Amino acid sequence: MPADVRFPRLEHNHSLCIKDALADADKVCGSKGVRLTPQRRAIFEIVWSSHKPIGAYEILEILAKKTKSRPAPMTVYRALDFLIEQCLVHRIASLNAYMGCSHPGKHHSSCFLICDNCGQAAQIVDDNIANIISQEADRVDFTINFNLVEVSGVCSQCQAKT
Amino acid sequence: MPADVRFPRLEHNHSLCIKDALADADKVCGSKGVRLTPQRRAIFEIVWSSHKPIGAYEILEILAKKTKSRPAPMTVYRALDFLIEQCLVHRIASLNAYMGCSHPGKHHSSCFLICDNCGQAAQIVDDNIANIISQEADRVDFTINFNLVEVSGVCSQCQAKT
DNA sequence: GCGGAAGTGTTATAATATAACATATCATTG
DNA sequence: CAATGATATGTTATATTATAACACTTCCGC
Repeated sequence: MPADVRFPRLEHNHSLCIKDALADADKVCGSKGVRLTPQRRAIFEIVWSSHKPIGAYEILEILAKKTKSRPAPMTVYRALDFLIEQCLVHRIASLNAYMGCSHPGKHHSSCFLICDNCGQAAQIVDDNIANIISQEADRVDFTINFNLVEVSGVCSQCQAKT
Repeated sequence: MPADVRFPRLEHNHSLCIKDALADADKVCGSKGVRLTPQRRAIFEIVWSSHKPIGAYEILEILAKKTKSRPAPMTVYRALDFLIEQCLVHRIASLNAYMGCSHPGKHHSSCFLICDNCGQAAQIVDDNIANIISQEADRVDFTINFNLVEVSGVCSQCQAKT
């Protein structure tokens, strides 16, 4: 299986990404029988406003500007918890930030490539990494619950610029 | 190369771990010409007081008890920064915590197995994982700076207990 | 001993995240 | 359709983790 990697070009038509993500989210939530409320949807859309992981308080700021009201941080964290639960959003632990999932709705072990230069991140969904980790864990009889793989570096576009 | 994994038995003689770690740290700092000051040494020793990743403010509490004075958080973070710089300590991003490095002084790409039950963590130093990640990154022409691999699950000892 | 670098002390504050409890809305069933 | 329990949201307060900025001290080579 070839790795499925999506590192967006800087100049791509991002409105399509947002549109697709929203459509996917509606579908996933519909099929799971959970509610993508307007608030959750709004926060999901903000997370998808770029391919850069975004902090909870940044989301809050954007929300405040859009709605002329300032929800409490809890509001954002609750929505994020929901979205993560539904595998629509991932938390990037090394940045304390959140980004949309490129393969929504499926629990998967994934790996993130995070560009130190442009801030964009790409999700790799590929079993190879998980398989190797699984092998290593087997050697010490460790039962895996969850893999976190985050790689920082420089993406090809940013390399080309130097 | 076989993976070098160290998952400590709960009942092992931990004073030896501490002793070895301190000896290693002295050696590493000596050879690098950097100073393992008493304060840094004390904090390093606290980090090594168990095989569980420990938070900065937990370190601070222990330090306060030991020394009858209460240093500012900065003190702890500065020592940790130094120790991480020298590869004597690792930061576990998924826990916002710190643990001693089992292969001190060498920059290496490593993987941590973190037991959700007992809280202990083990460091795997093996090139296989790094190699696979490197391959995946190559496919999208991504230049790796640093790999973060943290795996949560249940260690063999804790499984045996259920 | 002098001077610069490295280390430490101190105060304040930033940034991230959760607890606890009240209120509102929804969805089902009696 | 109203009662009811579950889900979602609002609100206030606070916990937890981490850094900024500046003063002072100690170390070490010259």
